[in-house]
Formats: sequence, C-alpha cells, structure tokens
Amino acid sequence: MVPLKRRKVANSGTLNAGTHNSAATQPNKFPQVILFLLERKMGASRRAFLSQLGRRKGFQVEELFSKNVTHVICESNTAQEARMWLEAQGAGQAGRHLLDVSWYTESMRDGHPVEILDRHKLQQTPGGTVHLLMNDSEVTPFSVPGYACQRRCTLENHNAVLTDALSLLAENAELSDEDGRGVAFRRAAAVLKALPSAVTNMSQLTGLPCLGGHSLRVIKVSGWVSFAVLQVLTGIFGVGSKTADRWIREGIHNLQQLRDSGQTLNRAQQAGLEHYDDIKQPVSLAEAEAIRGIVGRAVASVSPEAQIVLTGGFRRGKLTGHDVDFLITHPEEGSEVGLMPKLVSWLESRVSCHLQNVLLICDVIFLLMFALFCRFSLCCFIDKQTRRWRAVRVDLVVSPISQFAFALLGWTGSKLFERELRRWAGHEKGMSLSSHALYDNKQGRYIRASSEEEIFAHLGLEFIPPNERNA
DNA sequence: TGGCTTACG
DNA sequence: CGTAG
DNA sequence: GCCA
Repeated sequence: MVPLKRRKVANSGTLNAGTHNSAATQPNKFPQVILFLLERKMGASRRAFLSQLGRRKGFQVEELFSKNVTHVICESNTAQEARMWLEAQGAGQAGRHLLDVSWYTESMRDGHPVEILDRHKLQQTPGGTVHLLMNDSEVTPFSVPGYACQRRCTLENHNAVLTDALSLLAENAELSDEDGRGVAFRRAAAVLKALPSAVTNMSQLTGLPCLGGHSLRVIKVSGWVSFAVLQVLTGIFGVGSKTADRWIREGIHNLQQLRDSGQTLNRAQQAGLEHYDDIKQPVSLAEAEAIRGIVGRAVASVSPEAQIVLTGGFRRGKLTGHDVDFLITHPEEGSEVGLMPKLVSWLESRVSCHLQNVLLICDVIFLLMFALFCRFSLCCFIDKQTRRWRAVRVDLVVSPISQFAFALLGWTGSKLFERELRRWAGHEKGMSLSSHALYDNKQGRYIRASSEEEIFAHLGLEFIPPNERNA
C-alpha cells in the first residue's frame, strides 16, 4: 500500500541536500525522517518555535514544503483538511505520514522519532485537540476523535463533575422524549470522560468534538470553573475566590505559574505560597500541645498572670487540625492590652538572638518565625522525630476578661455551629451575637456573661459542650 | 421573593 | 479584598 | 436549596 521503495529513493535523494543545508547547524540524525509543520491552525510563532526545537534535537525540519517531506505535522486539523492542503500544493499524501503535533512533541521529548501509534495519526473524521495541564505546568496536547468508538476510555474519569452535570441533562432530555438532545449530551459527556486528566480551563474545551455552545454554557455555569484549580489557588493562605478567579482569567492555573507570573503578593500570600505544602499538612494534637507549652511559657514570661486556652477544633475533641488556635486573656480587665506585640517580639527575639539556646532549652523545639498581623501568625518548628523544619499556622487571639466567654464560644466553633448560633440569636431572640458580646436589639443593651453556660442560657438554649459542637 | 453570622485586618 | 470559628 |  505504501510505496516504500519510492520513498526510500526520495529520502536518499534529499539526504545529501539536507545534510548539506544543515551542516552549519546540526547534523541530521534521522535521515529517514524529513518533517514539515503545517502552519494552518498552528500559528507562525508556534511553528517557528517548534521547528527550532526540532532542529536542535537533530531533526530535519523543512521550512518550505517539498515532495521529499515524509512527515507532515498538523495541529487541530483533520486528515481530510491536511490532504486538501497537500493537493493544493500539487503533492498529495502519497507515502506521507499525516501526524498530529502530539507525535512531534513526544519525539522531541524522547530525542528521536517515536513509534507512530493510532492516536498520533490525523483523524479521518472531525475531532479536536485539547491542551491539558498534565503535571504542574506541562501542557500536553491530546487529540480527541469525534466518534466514541474511536477512543479508549477506561473506568477512570478525571472530569466526573462535568460529566455528571451533562449526564443529568442527557437523562432529563431522554425522559422528555427528546432523544436527539439526549444523545448529544451523552456524546459531550463521553468526550470529557475520555480525557487523561482534569480540564482546568474553559478555553481548553473549544474545538473539541461534541462540545457545542450549549454544552460549553452548561459547563461554564455548572460551577466547573476549574474547580480543581480554584481549590489549589484558594488553598493559598491569603487567597480567596475573587483573587483566584482573577488569576485564572489571567492564565494562572497552578503554583508554578503563579511564581513565574511576577504577580504582586501581599505578605500573607507570600507566606502562604512559600509554605504551601507545610500548611496543607495536618497538625496533630501532640504538636498542638507542644506548641501550647511554648506559647504558654512565652505568655507567662511577658505577663505572669495571663491565661492561655487551646480553642478551635482541638477543644471540640479533634485529634488533628489545619491550624492551632489559642485564646489568651488576663484576670485583670485592661491588663491584656499590648500583650500581643510583647508576646510576638519576645518569641522573635528568642528565635533571632538565641537560636541554639532555644533549641537546647525547649526540648519540644519550637520557633515562631514571624507574625503576619497581630492576630494571625505563621510559625515554624522542628519535628522532634524527623528533625526537619516545618511551618504550622498558629492563630493567637487576645481577649479582655469581660469578653472571654464570648471569645471562647466564638473561637471553639465549628464554623457552622457559630453561624447557627448567631442566626438563632438574631431570628429567634432579637439579639446579635459575636465573639465579643451579645447585644439585645429590643432592650438596646449588651448582656454580660462570664461563662459559655450563661450565654446559652441567655439565648434560651440548652448548653452544648464543646465536643458536641462539631456541626 | 429575599435572606442565608459577624467582626476584624 | 481577606481571615476566623 | 430551604424557609419565612
């Protein structure tokens, strides 16, 4: 079927010319392979870049098409379109490989022409290429044929969120006796299900088969907006949904791209990015107690009468947490003023001036590196077992004794429990509850309380102990 | 049909 | 805008 | 999505 002999003759004919032409740059390491990159849908700059890359790797990449070309590389073209282009050059396909750019990039990666697999061949029917973010920043083109029977699709589904949404619409259409729309949605879902990794960007989907305007709109509004990407970016301390959304629109989809982008980060975000992995690591109760011991000693040294309480999830009985929360107060109202800066500077001075001594004195080995604000702190300490540094988020809150019960209730959580408490207070009791006070809107006055039990009583609620507030 | 906890930095 | 429970 |  393929005229091998003729091709070999043709190749050997160009070999001399090819080596002669490229003698000044790189020797042609693969005389059997003469490449031509089809510019259509690839773009001139990308074509130039890819061509140069190939030549550096010892491939012969032709600038102009000639009859000697053995491999035609295309991006986002069907075989039909490529053949039409070849016909227009008066050449035809005869004996040439029509390959997707994925064959080219893989060959560049391996440093030699890779075996031509089915997935490398240009599809005979309309399909598309999706550019997927595989690892941290590597973009890999993946071509998707138009028919499901042309694709491999294991049970693995990297886009379950999206395919679930589309499947639901398909089911809905079918039950409404709209089989045409139903099968269209099923095809769209199947395309996404076949992808080797999660889609992270809306623009990746344009040009894929079976995904028309309707499905794209569905995907857009179904909250997919790079759910995984949003999770990664908002996982950085100091980055919320608005900032993450803006970065995504600016093409930042992962931590490396963020680092490379030169984006201006505030202090919290800088720390959050720098210690991203550490902060994601759960904190054990033992670690929390070790930190409590050190912070307790620091508190005692700057204010001997001051009290410190472990709050947050650990007070609710959790054995791990994502941070460690402390509430600090003083039995004499007003004596707590200025305690936080003193505490922070005490810890900082110990760290910066007497690093070795601190390590020797405190067998738990803990260091407070810096305070972000007067409330939030990011700490570093050495894991006793591994002897390796690790960052842990520690929240320190100072409260006057008159507000202590409200602060304790407020900082113990859970988050939902707090919201429900405050909703109850507002809607059922005409009161406003915060971590500072309880205000009676009708009487127009604050209600004092010196214990959590009193606050529950004021709210007309049965007392719920901390370990039963894990709503 | 609108609200959905509240406050601090 | 972000953070906290 | 539920409730006032």
